[in-house]
Amino acid sequence: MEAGDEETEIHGATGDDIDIGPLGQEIGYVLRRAQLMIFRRFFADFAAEDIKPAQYSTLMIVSRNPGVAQGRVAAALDIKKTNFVAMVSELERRGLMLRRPSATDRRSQCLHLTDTGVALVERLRSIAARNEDRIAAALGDGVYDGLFAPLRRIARGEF
Amino acid sequence: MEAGDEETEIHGATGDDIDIGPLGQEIGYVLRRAQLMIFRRFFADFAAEDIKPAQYSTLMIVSRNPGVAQGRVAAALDIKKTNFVAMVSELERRGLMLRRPSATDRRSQCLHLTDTGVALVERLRSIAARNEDRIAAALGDGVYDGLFAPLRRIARGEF
DNA sequence: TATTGTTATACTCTATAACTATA
DNA sequence: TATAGTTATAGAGTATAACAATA
Repeated sequence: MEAGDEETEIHGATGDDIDIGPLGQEIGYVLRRAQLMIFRRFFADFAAEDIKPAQYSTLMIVSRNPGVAQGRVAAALDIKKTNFVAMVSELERRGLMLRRPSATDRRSQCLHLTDTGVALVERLRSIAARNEDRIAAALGDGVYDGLFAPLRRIARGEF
Repeated sequence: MEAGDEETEIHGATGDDIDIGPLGQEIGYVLRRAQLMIFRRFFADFAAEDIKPAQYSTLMIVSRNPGVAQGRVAAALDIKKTNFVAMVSELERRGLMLRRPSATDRRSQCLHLTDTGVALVERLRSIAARNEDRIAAALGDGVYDGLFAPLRRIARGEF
């Protein structure tokens, strides 16, 4: 039984489809695969605007919280402040956002959208809304709506 | 209106919590945050065995498909074959898995678990099962079960 | 002393091109 | 000519340490 030359025993599993076994019943695996697909679509949908998911989230948050401190946005998105610096600088370089020193705490940088940034956010929001509608239609409204509560609980670590 | 010295207009959004706006209603954002939290827990739970998610998935698939070709596992996990080489080599170096040239196609490397690998997979499976039970209990069985079908559809890009 | 933003740096993950040995 | 595995390499994403200015 040591090694043997029996081909059938040696290579096995030659079918076209692989059995992923218990993986398919594990929420982590399924969640990961779903998230990768969503991101893949995201890149395609936002390619025309040259915007990546993290940039999109940043723009959205600054849009809803004009003048918010840089570090608070980073914290809300769970991005390390040290990694967030380059991303704000890039958005600033592209003329979408700008830093302004806080009047009350001169260590803080307050973030604001430029007019160009505001216009871009409008376009992004409309693309995103169309995507949500498409997904909701594909899954059925009830199923789609039902995903949010459990996913938020998981995101909060309530398990 | 150019710049202005009005503090209230300049810094804005000073509350403790940030308004993430429509982001919280977007499946991509919520899915991403949930997936990050699951991975965070995964690292903690599997730290004792020094196993990362991709390694876990690889071991599980080889466990269920002994002798499967290396490239087919990479494809099943959506990992580029070029990046998969190092990960198989590492598992082989750790004595968990081994490559054997296929008897029918000498280009192919067939993957097998070692006895150590089989024993590890047993321990990992038991940890994973406990995690699933914990999440199911936290969300409620009905809610937990209901997540899989829509997430699989999203993962397949059916939207 | 502690905090905000910053730089420098390293490590992982992911992506592309080019090679080899087989088929 | 195409495929399986490999190497080398470059680019993102993410992590820590240390610093300046300010609180």
